[in-house]
Amino acid sequence: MTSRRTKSPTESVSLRETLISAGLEPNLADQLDKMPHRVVQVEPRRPFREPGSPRDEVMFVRSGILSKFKTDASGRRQIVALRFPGEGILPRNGPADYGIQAIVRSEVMVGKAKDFDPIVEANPPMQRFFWRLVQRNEAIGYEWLVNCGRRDSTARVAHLLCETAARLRVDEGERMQNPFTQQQIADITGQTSVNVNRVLADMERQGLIKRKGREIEFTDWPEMRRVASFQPAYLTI
Amino acid sequence: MTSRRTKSPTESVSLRETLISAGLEPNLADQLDKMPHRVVQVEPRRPFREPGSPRDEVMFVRSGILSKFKTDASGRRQIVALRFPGEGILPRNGPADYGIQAIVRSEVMVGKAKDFDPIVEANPPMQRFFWRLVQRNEAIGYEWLVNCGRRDSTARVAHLLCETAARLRVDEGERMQNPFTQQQIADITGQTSVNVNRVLADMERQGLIKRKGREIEFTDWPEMRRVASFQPAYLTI
DNA sequence: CGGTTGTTTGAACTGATTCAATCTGTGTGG
DNA sequence: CCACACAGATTGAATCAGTTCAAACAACCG
Repeated sequence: MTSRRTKSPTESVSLRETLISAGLEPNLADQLDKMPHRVVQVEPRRPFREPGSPRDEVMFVRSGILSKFKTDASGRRQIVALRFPGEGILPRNGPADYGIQAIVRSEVMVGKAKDFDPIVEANPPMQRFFWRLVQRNEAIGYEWLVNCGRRDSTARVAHLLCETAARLRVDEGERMQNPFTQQQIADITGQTSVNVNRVLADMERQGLIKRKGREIEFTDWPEMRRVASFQPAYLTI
Repeated sequence: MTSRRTKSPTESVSLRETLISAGLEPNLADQLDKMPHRVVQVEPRRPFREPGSPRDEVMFVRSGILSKFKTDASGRRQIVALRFPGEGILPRNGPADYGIQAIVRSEVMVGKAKDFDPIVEANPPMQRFFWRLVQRNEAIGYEWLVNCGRRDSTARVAHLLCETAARLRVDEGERMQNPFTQQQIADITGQTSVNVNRVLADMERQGLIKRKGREIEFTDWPEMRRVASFQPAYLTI
């Protein structure tokens, strides 16, 4: 599996650490860490939460990547959001119309809304923290809409790769263990896996990336950013 | 202008009324109504808030429609969210990467974040209200992603029209004053105005709608919903 | 009336999908 | 160690949806 590589996205750290590195103050992170919860191993591309199921849970990703997805009437899947380590999925009233699946094998902390909500409600700084996270997710969603609506297929894939590198905190020029199958890239960027394949091959031909299996090396990061028109400001609230 | 028709989307009601009809309890609506604010007339397609400007304001739409938009590197515009009467745009820390423009002439209540934030922070029921609104906006954003990523151009336009009718509370079979220019529909659905024109003409030819100027009549609502694969559940949290 | 904004139409072109087949890598059981 | 199964990646050919460019037309307004 992909879970035992150095610097892999699926490397496991404590929730406390991941939350702190997401910007939460240590004493608040402790409170969440002490909340009753269990840690679940989620296998990729297996149903984890179905669309329409109730969402009286909080989830935080400890390692790996979760995706929220919806399915069109014709059965075509669209991934509408990703959650990287330290990020979470907050509870909502009533069922959610999206399902949840893992992109790669993931460790997820799952707690109950009734344990989570009071902690947040009693705690203005924590409210502000989650408020910021929600705004960041909103900004990412808007950027994805621009991606799907206005960029050509190469730029869409390039943008996803840039965003992923940024969210995984891969340093410029460093190699990245690409967590996505080509089908998943297609499901995120609104294309077919066939075309994603061609786009990736093109990008390699043009010297933007090198590929070894799933591993991707950005051989021309500035050009990559340009092709993707990637402005990472939206990721840092 | 379009602002003096009966049952027009731009019909003006008090903010208190619009918030109450959006689900806020009357006493809470009063508090927001009494907050220091000014009411601004916003002309369509004129710059109102530029991308990158600070967002230390709350806005509530009293009449008309506001849009959030982003612009791609190549200058193509994508509208990423709409705000109908009773809906609002909440303040955020730091600048927003989206701009704001009106779709039609709109009346907007504008208040300061420093007046708004304390009211909400001191008021758990109001927190919950805004939390629900944010979740609804999130759900709409996800639906838009499915729209742009997975549906063909006809379904995209049809879905937008269905959603708009629902958010304007137009009754089934009733006529709707379509608030959008074809260019705006293109900016929302990620197409060109040329293609939107053809799609609308097609839909009329197929007997889904009738058009008189900007007015649209849904002559076959069930079929329209089917074509759009429109499931309005996501609009009602 | 002239200026502006929005709609409509045509023709040529391009990018992406679809369908189908093949290839590759990895893990599993005999 | 080999045979097999399976998931994912790759390629080709035909087709089609949507864009682009350009031009004409309509409505409205000061």
